[in-house]
Amino acid sequence: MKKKKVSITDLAKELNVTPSTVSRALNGLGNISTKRKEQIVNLAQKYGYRPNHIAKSMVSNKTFNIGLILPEFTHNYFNNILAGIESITYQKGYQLLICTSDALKEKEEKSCMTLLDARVDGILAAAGNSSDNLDHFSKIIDYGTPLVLLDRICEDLNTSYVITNDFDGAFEAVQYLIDSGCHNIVHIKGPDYISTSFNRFLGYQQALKKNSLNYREELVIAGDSEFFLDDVNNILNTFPIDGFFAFSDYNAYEVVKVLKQRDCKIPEDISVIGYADEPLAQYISPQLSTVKQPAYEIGKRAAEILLKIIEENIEVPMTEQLKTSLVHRETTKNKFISI
Amino acid sequence: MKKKKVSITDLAKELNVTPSTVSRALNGLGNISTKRKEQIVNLAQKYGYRPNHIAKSMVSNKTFNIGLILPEFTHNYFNNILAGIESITYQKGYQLLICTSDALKEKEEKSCMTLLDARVDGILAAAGNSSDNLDHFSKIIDYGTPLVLLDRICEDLNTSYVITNDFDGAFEAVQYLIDSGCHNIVHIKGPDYISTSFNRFLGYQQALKKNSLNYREELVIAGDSEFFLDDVNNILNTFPIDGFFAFSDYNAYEVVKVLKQRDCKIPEDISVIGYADEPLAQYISPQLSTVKQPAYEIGKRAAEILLKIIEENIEVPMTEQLKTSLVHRETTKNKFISI
DNA sequence: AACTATTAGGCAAACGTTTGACTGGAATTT
DNA sequence: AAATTCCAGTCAAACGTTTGCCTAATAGTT
Repeated sequence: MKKKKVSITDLAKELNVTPSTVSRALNGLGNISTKRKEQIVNLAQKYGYRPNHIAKSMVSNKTFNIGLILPEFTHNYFNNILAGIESITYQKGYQLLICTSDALKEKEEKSCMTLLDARVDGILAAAGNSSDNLDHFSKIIDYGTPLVLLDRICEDLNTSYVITNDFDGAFEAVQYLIDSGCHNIVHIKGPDYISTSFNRFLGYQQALKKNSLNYREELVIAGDSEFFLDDVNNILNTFPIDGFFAFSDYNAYEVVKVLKQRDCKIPEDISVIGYADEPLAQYISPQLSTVKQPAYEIGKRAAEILLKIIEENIEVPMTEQLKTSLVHRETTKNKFISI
Repeated sequence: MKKKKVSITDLAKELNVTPSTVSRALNGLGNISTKRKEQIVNLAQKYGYRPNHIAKSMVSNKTFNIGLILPEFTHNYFNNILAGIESITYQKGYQLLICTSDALKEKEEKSCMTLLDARVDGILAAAGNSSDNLDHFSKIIDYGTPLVLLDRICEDLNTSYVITNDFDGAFEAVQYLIDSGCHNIVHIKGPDYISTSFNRFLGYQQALKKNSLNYREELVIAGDSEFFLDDVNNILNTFPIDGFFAFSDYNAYEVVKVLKQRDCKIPEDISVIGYADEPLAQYISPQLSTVKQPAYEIGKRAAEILLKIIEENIEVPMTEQLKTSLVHRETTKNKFISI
């Protein structure tokens, strides 16, 4: 049975003073004689008094809670983001209220309302893949609750963002493939309506163009297709492929498996680059070259920005772009040797 | 700037009724004429009225928040636990307040107080590795806040638990090694003061005993030793080792790497079994045989039990033990063929 | 028409805290 | 001695809800 905890009023009664006096004594504000203060503090200590945050929130209109909406927690990327966020919120004395959206718009909407109803001081969210309607996020903005969006830009939403430069990350990866001698590079792409995957796709195209290679639609495969493995095999049967740039490490891993089955030499015959630097990249063999996203940093910066907005009452949205970096492992050739 | 949201009192004023009437109308309780009710509901809708959970909590002494304390969120095991918990709390309308302890007693203690101060309805916690003092958890119990502990049993703490049978899991793994022809089995063990790793150690010993094999202290290596790799090599140089049973998949992975370096045939010469079924087990090559812990289930059951305690006001602690299962992959021989 | 029963809604306290305005008395100044 | 300043602490409202108790008015019964 939940016990009733001792309140300021209880302490006040016992000492025949008013709650306001106790409050002032405990908070070190207002005019209070030293002995009275001591007396109150001692009694509070004796009873193990703990201020009721709920009541505090009522009057201050501040909860010290931050809402967090992420698609899921089973992939490493989001966990590192979470860890990064937590590192900041913990230090600043905020608690995290978390919601998973499963990338479903419906759950995402519900989560927004829940967090708003909980009167969180701010919200951090990574939008799922539901393309169009972002009314629920506008609602947060309308309510005046600070909002920082992670990872994906949503054009219509005038709020703060922390993103990575997907275009550059992809460009760099493809440039690397080209520099190491690849000319027929397949792109495994993600859904177009997600800004991240679309930008990686653009980066791929731009890198080809910059190096006077033709962009060929036939060399692009959808990573979420149910015929993905067939598509990969078909393309290998049809074209003299020498490189893969995949939108995700998971897709890249699938490709590596197919290549191993076909007894291709990696990276001598065919190079592969993934995206995200999920842990599996280090565990598979050959170890996967990939574009590392600074997930922990993303979370950290997003939390920093959100708290800045909250605490300094900043109205103008800020966007911060963090840099990706290419991690060269065993599925790419050393470009300086093989040019 | 955070906007003031419309309150029940605002609605009441506009309609010249009292807040109580509005409250009753909105909650469907009490005596209210249909037209008045309609009128109030419509106005609430018009203004997008949303009840203030904080205020509700004040009067009901219930927050619909559950506190969660986990050591960290960068390992898969805890994320699956989190996902399992979330699946239940979401469905039942509770929010999760999360704290990481980094397995540090100090942070763990602070988290307990924070959650208690936040007046959560219950707490789920996986104790870190700080052996001794568990006063902070007793404090939760003393305050009468329902507590379910995950993963590790803490003898002195009379509360509810959801655990897995580490002893049996280890026993089964070692029995499997023996059945598939191993006689000189090394155990990579975890810290003694954690019940889970100690029980796995006991399971290892017991399995040897049951099969009339001598337990030899020389065949036990501490997985967290800084000389771990040296220890593995030494033991391989000194004894005719044919099997490894590791306290964790990470240690098992290290062992596999050493064995590959030494050109041992896995599993023909030496078998390896890990623990936990982390994703890496499937990604490394050869794929790692391991003892699978039902992390998602653990979280799910723990949340179910906690909510049951909260909602039905149950006083007597319950302990639930979930079953592990041996996953036979490529680092173990098929025992039926090789006996 | 007189009485009872029912209904719609108001009143006020409560949850625990903070905070601006106020007051009685002591201490200080003139 | 009178006037002023200061101090320690009280008062009461406020935050947004809920809820037991009460009352006025209406409806229903003889």
